[in-house]
Amino acid sequence: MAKNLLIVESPAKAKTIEKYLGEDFTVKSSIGHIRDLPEKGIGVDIENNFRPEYEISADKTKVVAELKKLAKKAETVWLATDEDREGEAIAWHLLQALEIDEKKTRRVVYHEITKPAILAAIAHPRTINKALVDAQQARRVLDRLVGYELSPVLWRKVKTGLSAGRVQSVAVRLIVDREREVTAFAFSPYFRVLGYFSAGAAKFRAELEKKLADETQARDLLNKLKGAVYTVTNKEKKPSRRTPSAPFTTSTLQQEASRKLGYSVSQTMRIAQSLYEKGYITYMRTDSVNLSQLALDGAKAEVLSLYGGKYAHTRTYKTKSASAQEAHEAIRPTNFTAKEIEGESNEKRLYDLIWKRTIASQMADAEIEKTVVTISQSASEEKFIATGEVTIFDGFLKVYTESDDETEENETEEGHLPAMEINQQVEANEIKAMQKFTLPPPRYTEASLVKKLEALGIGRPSTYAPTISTIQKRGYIVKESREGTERKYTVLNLKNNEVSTETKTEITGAEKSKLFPTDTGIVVNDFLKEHFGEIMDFNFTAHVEEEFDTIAEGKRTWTDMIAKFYAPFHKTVEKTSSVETKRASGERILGKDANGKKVSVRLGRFGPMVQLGESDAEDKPRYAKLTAGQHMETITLEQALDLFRLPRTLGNYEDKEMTVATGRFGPYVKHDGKFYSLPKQDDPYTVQAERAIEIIQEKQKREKEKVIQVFNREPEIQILNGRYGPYMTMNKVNYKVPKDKDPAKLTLEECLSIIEEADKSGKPKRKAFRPGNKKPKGE
DNA sequence: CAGTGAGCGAGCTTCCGCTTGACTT
Repeated sequence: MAKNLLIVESPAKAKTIEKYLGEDFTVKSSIGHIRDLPEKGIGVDIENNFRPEYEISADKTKVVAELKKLAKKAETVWLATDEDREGEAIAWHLLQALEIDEKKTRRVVYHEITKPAILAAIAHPRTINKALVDAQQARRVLDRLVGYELSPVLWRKVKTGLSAGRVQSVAVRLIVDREREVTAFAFSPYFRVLGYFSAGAAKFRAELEKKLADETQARDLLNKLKGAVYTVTNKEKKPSRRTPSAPFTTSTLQQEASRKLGYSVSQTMRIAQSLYEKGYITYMRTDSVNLSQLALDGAKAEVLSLYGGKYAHTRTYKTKSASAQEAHEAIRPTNFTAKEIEGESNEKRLYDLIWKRTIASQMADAEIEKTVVTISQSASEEKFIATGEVTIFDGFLKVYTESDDETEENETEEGHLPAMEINQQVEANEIKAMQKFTLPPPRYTEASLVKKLEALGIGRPSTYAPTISTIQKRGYIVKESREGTERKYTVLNLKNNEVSTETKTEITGAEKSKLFPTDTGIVVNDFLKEHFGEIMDFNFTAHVEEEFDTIAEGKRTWTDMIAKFYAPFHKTVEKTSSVETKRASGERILGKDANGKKVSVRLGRFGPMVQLGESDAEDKPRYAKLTAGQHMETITLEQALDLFRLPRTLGNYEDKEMTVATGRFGPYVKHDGKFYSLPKQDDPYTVQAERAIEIIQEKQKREKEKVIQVFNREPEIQILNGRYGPYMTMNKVNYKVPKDKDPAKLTLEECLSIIEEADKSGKPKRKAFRPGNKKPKGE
């Protein structure tokens, strides 16, 4: 039995550290927090100075029991959790939950998992920093009070099951605000003028310095330029440098993996977790850009051996984020000589990105020479500018270029310019004036939302991905692609002394995998903003973080801070949930129908709906759901009235009535209690009985082909043809048909024994396949 | 999975941050 027990947070970390320490050490992990407030109830004794009612988390009872046993036997227990607010709290909870004598515990900290760092930590133990723990308790209790008092207000005043919190509600607000900016955006047109020139045999492009306001101005200029003479009047060479980006943090890794590899935030984290567990990279949840000395040396050696001394440049980076707690290193390869790794292609690609980014961060600047040539013309004062860029020394660009969120409108590709001298005349082959439109701010992607949250100091590396999935699960936002609309634009062209006009069309407003608010998200956001402005303020987290810091410095008692926050907050909660506050439904009156009945749209118990007529009127109002693609803020009176044209009755088929309507999954025909989706080309408002019968018959034919075998004696069991081949189903649970059996010839007895075997194996059954849970193959 | 939109009024829902686990006809 080892004399020493050292406890860290992550099992993978425990394995690594165990190798660094000798036989005298057993290294175990707590697997994160072990105690927390209870899930049910507020869990804070408000009357009793906000005393938290901690309990061992349900999924940690086993770990705690094991650690307790080991701690009892050990001579010394080393609490080696992270050196940040949460890590300090975990150490403190361990001390209490394991019931160890404080005298035989030591608190140790390190910022990197390297042998020298671990040994140095062991050599310099300290005690638990209670002030830091208190700052964590303040954070925890504040989040609980806000989340668990605000959410019930939403259940009463908006819709049951909703949630609100310090982080998620602001994340939703960002998306709602942005959506409104985009929809309110007024596109203003302007003209951009491009000249296509020749200098001797070489061709190049230059742009008019000034943008023109309208078509008249553009036409005037082009007419004036007929027969103009173009002369080079200035030429400047500007040397410039480019510096590599810092190594990855969680947030920057998520952004780059999204831009370069198209991964979602959670996908990136899943892959990174796997790379970390296999020992290929350092810890993936970090806000630090710091590299250990070991890493700096390793990267340098690799740059030297691959590219030579000219390319090596050791750099250290400082974090820009004020909220950073820097308990870990940046995300980097553990071994720089491994340029490639074994694994799935996703893993290889993400590793490659991490390797390149880290190596590039330790390489020389790129040296670039920019050339700017000014071309004047004889017809007016307006000048054309041509820019060229030549790389003198590629430096880190040999390995890595960071990509950019704003990739659109980068039409001025900068390249090599031909050699030109001042006073040289150049020839214009063509001058084009193209109509352009100003752009609204871009909608958020998952990754750009993370970037924004980090900049505001909201959320932590471990919560970015879960936060995004929470606000999706609550139905506040959706990630989707939307088709754009066509827009006409004008191009004027001056060629061979003639100006021609052309009208072209382009697609505008198309979005791919962007975040949009739902109607629920908008109503909840507006409600919270109206009543809880303080919490919805983008600076709320920053303010409370400042207070947590003063608690951590020992200058303030955590319960005082909470008390001061809670009193007015709770008062607002009471007032807002009382009967005096009206339910929030986001109701809009759209107008009146032909009979003068009121038409309105609002958020009902089951989602967005339109209402025709009033509830206190003689005849009851009619209701209809909004269909996919319709939104409460943008639906028109005409669109709303259209919704009441459904359901339509189409007549009978086999003595049963057919009706057509639109549901959650689009238009459908209903017949004899069954639903038949309308194909895209059919319009629910005009489709006729004949066509509906066709649709019903087609589906019935497909259903028939799906069935391989049924048994008269046991109608619950069916052998069916599915997406993944033949399978068996009983009482909505599915079973595999053994590969060596012919599904068409299985007997009922064989089926029953297969089902019995499968049930005995004890694996939990799923009623349906859940996508997104696929286990990576190859293991 | 394609209804419902209010009164009956049980019992439920919810936060953020630390960590990994699971398992598919």
